Amino acid sequence: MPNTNGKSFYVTTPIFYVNDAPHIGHAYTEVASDVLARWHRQRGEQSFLLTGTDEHGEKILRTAAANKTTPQDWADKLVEESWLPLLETIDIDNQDFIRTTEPRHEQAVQKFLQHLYDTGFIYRGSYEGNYCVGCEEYKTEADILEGEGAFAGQAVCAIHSKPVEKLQETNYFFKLSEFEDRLLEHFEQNPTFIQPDSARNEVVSFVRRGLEDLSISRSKEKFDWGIDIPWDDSHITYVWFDALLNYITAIGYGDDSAEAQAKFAALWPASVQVVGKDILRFHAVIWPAMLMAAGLEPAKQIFGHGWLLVGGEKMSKSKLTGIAPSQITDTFGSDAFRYYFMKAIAFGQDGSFSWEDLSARYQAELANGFGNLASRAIAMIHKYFDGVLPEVAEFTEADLNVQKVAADAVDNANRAIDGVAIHDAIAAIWTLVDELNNYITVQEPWVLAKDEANRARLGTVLNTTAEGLRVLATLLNPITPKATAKLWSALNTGLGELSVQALDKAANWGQLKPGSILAALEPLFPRIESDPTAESK
RNA sequence: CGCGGGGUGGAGCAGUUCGGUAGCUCGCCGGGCUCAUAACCCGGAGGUCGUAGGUUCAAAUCCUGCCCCCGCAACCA
Repeated sequence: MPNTNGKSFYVTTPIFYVNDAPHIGHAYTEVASDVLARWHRQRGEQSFLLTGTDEHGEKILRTAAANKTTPQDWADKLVEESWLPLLETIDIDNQDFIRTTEPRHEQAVQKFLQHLYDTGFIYRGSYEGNYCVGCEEYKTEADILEGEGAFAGQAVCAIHSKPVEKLQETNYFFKLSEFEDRLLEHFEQNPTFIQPDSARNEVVSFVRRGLEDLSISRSKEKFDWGIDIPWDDSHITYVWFDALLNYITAIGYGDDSAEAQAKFAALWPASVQVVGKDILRFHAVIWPAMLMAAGLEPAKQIFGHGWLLVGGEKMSKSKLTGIAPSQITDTFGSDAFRYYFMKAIAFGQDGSFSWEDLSARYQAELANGFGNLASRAIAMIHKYFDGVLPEVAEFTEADLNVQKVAADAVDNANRAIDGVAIHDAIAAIWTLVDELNNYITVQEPWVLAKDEANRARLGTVLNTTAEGLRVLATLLNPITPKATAKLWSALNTGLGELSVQALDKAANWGQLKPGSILAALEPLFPRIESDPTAESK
């Protein structure tokens, strides 16, 4: 592992429910996590991105049966045909991919369960509760209202306004209720544990309303596609309990080997766990409580991002607004996909997707802004210096300003990433794109080229521009890795792999060697002639 | 009174924590330039910041009422 500074950065995505059809929402979460992981890695940290699939549960058992196969074969097929290809489509550089049906996971989950059972955090209980059929879950008192009209006098679900049923189950329970105070204290002492603030507020008020113990097992009489409860083979684990544990089973929890122990010690607690806001409660309440019960630290941060809206509404299959990532990447490429969703949407907030906006930003920002900048700059070095990087004669104020803009861009982008504000990081980087375009226009190298007396000045201008491109390639590598690879290759820096160019030192000027020969640059973001907007409708 | 998010120039969004010139991208209009992917640069038009009140020397920003949109209940990051 080259160029590490000893720090570690562990980021997780939610694991995909294997039965789902991949859409841009899944891809959005993945890209955001991947950008964070790549960024930290390029800053010299031991950066680890985990993703994977959640493969247990009744629904999967049923779909497998409907497809006349076993749940394991069904899951295998979906992982091969849907989920691994998704990661390819959007260029995810994950360090591991965990499946909840893998032995390493199942064994560790059983260890975890046994540990909590032995320490008294899991008990066998008979639970009688108010079950709402619509919600498919038990409701707390706070979620129940007195019925009106036809249901007057009965307890009804606050969401469905229909009567809840008194149901009784004999199951194993996790003592979630014991963690109410500890969780609130944890939220209090770690103000950025749940981000953004809107997500944090929601969770805090939820916990304040009171927590009840969580049923974590299901009788095998109902279905058996899950992990066996180690001390009672008539029950399997509740899917969520099983699924949440992937974040630690993947990095060595439950494995006694020295290697696994070291890995776990290095990576846990996770730096940030990125989740969609629908599953925030599981990650910000149940999950930390589970870890506390086991004597482990919660992750440093749970980040709940917003929804992608299509036509002003949350996209959905039923409204036919679900979009497959490949629909976008087939036309625009994976870099554009990554750039667009990271730049156009404030990370943490809901954001609108439209083909018009995607197309406009691709053209204006990627093709005309960045792509064309690289193209015009490198073309001039070829045209006026036969591709040989010229020397710097003397810096003028304008040249120094470019350096300052670059330095500020590096600082601001790094700060933004530390705050998980990916959109701000890109905006900071883009100030350099704009500055370089402006610089070229003002310096008019094509005018300088007409007079041999200006040869030295021309060289300085083009050298400065090339250095600017070098900084851009470095900064944008975590976001648009394919385009930056092309640019890096054209710059022919002799500085080694782009991925090991230190992000925090990117603005150190003069890293390119005058006299080196630049290669031709293929268009980074070619203009798109066909109109995908029309086809998609 | 179920919970939560939101209403800012034509479109999409920032800004609201810590009141004090309303900012960004696209689009539109005019000008400049020609190195470049018909790209680049400069200037301009366009907003009573949902609404009605309140606090204040001063409110998009704080307080209160109201209206509207969206999500959580069926796939679903």
